[in-house]
Amino acid sequence: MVRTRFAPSPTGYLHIGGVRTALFNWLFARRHGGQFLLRIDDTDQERNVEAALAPILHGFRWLGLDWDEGPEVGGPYAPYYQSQRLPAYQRAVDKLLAGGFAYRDFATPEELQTERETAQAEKRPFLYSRRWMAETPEDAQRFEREGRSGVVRLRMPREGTLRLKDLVRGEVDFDWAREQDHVIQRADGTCLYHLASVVDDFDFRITHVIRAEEHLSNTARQVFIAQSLGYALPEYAHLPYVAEPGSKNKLSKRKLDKYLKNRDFALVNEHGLAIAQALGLATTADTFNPVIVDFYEQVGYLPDAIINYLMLLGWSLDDKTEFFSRQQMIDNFSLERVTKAPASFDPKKLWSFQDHYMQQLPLDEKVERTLAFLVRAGLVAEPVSADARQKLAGIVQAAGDRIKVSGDILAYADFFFTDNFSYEPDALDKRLRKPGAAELLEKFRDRMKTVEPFEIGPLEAAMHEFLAAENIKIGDIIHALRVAVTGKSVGPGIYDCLALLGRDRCLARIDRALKLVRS
RNA sequence: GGCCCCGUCGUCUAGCCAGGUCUAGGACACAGGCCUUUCACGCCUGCAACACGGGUUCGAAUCCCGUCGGGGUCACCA
Repeated sequence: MVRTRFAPSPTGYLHIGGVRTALFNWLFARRHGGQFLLRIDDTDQERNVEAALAPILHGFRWLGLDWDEGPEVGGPYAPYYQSQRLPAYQRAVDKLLAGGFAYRDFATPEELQTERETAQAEKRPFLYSRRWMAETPEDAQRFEREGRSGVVRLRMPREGTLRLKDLVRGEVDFDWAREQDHVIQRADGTCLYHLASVVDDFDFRITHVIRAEEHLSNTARQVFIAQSLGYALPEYAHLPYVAEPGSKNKLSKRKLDKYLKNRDFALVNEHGLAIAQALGLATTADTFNPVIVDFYEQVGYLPDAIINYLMLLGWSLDDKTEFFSRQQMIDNFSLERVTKAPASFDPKKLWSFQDHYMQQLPLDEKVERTLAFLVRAGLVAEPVSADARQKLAGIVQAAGDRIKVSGDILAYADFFFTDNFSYEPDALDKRLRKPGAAELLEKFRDRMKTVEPFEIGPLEAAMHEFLAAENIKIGDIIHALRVAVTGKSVGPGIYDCLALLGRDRCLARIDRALKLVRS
């Protein structure tokens, strides 16, 4: 039985790199008919774990990465919060102490620092001297009388090597003498990550530890803990980390400023920001940017697009398959085909997956998704009538592939929902204040009065008649017409716009524009 | 700096383990064109990589050695 886990710390947001790691865990578990669980690494957190966790769980749900055990769903080994498992850790610490695999240590941070600096000055690797190690309870009491407080350290082997099989990297060797006597329990009794993680993985029956490469160098000490406790070792697989756009550095949300200098990243960011603004969302660069999953949900990306893109960051099936349904992902995933080199996050490529999935989306679903954005933006009031839905379907269809994310409806179709739209900067000058443009537009306005029915075909026919009669080319009028009616220089086909708007609104809008340029 | 990992187009990658079919394939991006006098889609074309140097071999992107480069990690963080 395969059991994998992802262990987020409650930080308040879901990082795109973390999702990639979680996805591989999820895929591996599903591929082998096993379980995927979520464990909360909150040994370090003080309060508000629930609040900081909510967005993360929400993100997983949104992406369709369901967990079999963990917060909110429980499970046979609950609780899955490290902060609630202290007794288990304490038992492990006691056992380690009793077995001589750990010791109580009373060095002060200053003393440790001095040793460290000395080692550095002598250009030799630092290894704690164990000078303040308490070998007996009497030692401990003596140290305590001196006013020292004790922590528990691992008593690491100081010779030999550990050879480990990593499912992604093959055989990896660790030199025991390079390993520090890591602290596993603080003076206040709280335990540290490595201890907690190993105990949890064992207690939760984790069979495969699939995590990012930065944990590779942690593995030896974790193996030491596990073996000292008599645990059978899980399989390990260390994934290459997700790197910054256009670089090999690890992606981090702290370096947003830098990423914004990347053209593609900036483009995707600005596009999302514009939608957020149209929605009246209060955003800060810290919580709303393309490194964070919530960004994509707010803007109206499709979970399938994100998942598909992420799966291909460091994994491939062959030299051509790009698109995978969830089932195909599950059927084909394997750790053997994970790449060893880091893969940089390319927002434009994600965008292209989004484009693809959006095009595949059935019309009615597209309508539902865009409708939600129109409601949020206050352009459509709830409840939404069947009639309004019908109309929106026409608009969505006319907008077609221009709608890349659901939020794009606000950019391409706001003028359908309000007559009081504003004109794109310079558009009036460029298209309507041109010599003769207003006159031609007015003439066509008159012609529009008699188009019957007021639909795409007849409108187009009327236009062509008009062009012939006036002896002009379509470019001489169409731009002015578009700007007058929609306020924009780009958008759906002009006849679609006219027909969808209806005769009265078109005539009124042309009047409004004409009045503006003539005043 | 020590230790470890990695190195194919700008980016994601196929090929490497089992050397020849690789004048290195696909995708994204980019450039040009067609379509459409908008934008988008679509279609066509183009640009573009085996980090370098030695070996082994009839033959190396593929095997070996070295160099260089990039990154990760060295906590009483997770």
